Amino acid sequence: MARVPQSKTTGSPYKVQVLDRALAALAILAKSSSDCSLAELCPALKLHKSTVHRLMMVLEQHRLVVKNPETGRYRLGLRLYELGSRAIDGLDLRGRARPYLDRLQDEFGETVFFCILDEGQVFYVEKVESQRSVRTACTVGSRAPAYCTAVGKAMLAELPDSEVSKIVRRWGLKPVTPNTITTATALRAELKAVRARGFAIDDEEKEEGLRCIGAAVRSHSGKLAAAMSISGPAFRMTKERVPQIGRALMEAAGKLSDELGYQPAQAVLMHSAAK
Amino acid sequence: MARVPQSKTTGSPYKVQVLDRALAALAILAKSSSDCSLAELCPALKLHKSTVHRLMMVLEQHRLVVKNPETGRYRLGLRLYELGSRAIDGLDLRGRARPYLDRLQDEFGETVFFCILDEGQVFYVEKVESQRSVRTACTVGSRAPAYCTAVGKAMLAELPDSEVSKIVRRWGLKPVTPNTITTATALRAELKAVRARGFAIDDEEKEEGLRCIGAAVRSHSGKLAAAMSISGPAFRMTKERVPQIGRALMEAAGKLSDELGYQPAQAVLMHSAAK
DNA sequence: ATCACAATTCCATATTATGGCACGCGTGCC
DNA sequence: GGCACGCGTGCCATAATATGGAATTGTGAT
Repeated sequence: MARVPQSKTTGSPYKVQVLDRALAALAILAKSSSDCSLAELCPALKLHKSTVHRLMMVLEQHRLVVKNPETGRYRLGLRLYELGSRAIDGLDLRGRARPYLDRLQDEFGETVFFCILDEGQVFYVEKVESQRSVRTACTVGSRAPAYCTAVGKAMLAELPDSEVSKIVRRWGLKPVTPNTITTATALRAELKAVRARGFAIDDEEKEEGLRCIGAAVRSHSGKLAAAMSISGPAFRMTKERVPQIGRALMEAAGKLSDELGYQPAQAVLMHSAAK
Repeated sequence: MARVPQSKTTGSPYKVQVLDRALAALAILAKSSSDCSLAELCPALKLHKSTVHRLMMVLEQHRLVVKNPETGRYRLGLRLYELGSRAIDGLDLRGRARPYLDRLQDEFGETVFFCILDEGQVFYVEKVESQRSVRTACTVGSRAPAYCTAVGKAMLAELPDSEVSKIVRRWGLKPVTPNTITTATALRAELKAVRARGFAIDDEEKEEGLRCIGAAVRSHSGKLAAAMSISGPAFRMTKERVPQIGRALMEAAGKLSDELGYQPAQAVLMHSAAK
């Protein structure tokens, strides 16, 4: 009977209760590692059984979630993958990048990543794994901070300073290893070095023992499109190998940029002539 | 003012109008190849501007859609990819399959697919593309019928006859090339041959000039888990090569099945002893 | 067999989503 | 230059819709 009124969190002007609640349910299913029962979902959503039940029934009809008929537990459905695939198909990046990534993996035998910058974070779009035993934890579809990854720094280096500051303010610069860059000035200097060098290096800044090299990909508009990286244990990714790998990476990133319609010379001219 | 009452389509007992509408909007964005403007969305959803606008604002807040700030047009957002990735991570299949797929691609130089059976259809989970020029159109996250694909037939062959009949009744057997199997009896015979052979062959049954070989992957419970295939133009995938490729495919599928905990001997025993 | 707990169904109620209307902006046509 | 059209945006009274309490059914353990 008593219907709890919509809590006026007022964070954003637009709210549609059911949608918010349904999507919160999806988020919970995404976070939880295994399936969730109705009883588990309720406290997490702070909603009553029947409400959650109804939501799940509808989500199930749309196949955004599937219910295990044996256990009655809920899990994210394949429809989400279907929609998600369409989302990046639209970006048209992954398919084109794949051959370059494969070739890099082949050449160096280390794990290759392909990412974009989304909401100021690194978003892993594709991964071509090393066959060797030491593997990195990052999975496709997951996120990482920009300031302590090679891909992240490669992409930040393509942005105007004001953008970089905004991202730093939003996400901070938390140290995660002894090598992590933790001040805005140090990051600015690092990005300058990246621009001069043409590629970025993550020297155990995100994970001890892990060294990565990253290069940015530009699109036809000349804007940052994505970045690719090669990651491996520091003992294999020795400092001597860095320039060689960096060169190969820049070449691959450059070729992909070309394929996406990037025209470096013209872009530079336009830049200096603009306004 | 006049609020159109919820049309009693009564297809399914559970309906939540807003959710249905919002998810319909996502489906439309997924179908349309490019971005959609608000004005395009309204007729497709048969809803009024303000309603659609509100829906899109909420979906945008949740990052299921993104609005191009320049054009004001909407497109599916990366959050969907994030959620979708989690959906198959849960299945835990893709990651484990990848090395086998890569190896097959390497060995034969043709495109390798990895699929599951979902709702009686082939659902493409992963693809390792041939470097060669001739490429197949199937994209990850898309669907195909089961009866005219190698992966599909490989998976159908693992199902009890009653299940196969149900799927055939649901989706039909439409001819798409001269070679397509179009009768239930022919399909039953074909599946028997597949079981005897250990792998399935799609001999230009879905696309003229395209020949595929597929093998099923079983999971720890002994049940069908997925299938993998090698696809290529008929002139390269000659009938002479079929046995050799089939053997390699079966070996890969078998190893992956092992990794997933499948125990063939025991399964056979259990099967003959069951009930 | 009995209990406890979870999932499911039903229903009156008032909260919430609705769409009509109006505003502002950019674009192209007269 | 002015005018009109199309599109996105915002507000608001209204009633249709989602809500959660209560009751029922299902399931598994003691």
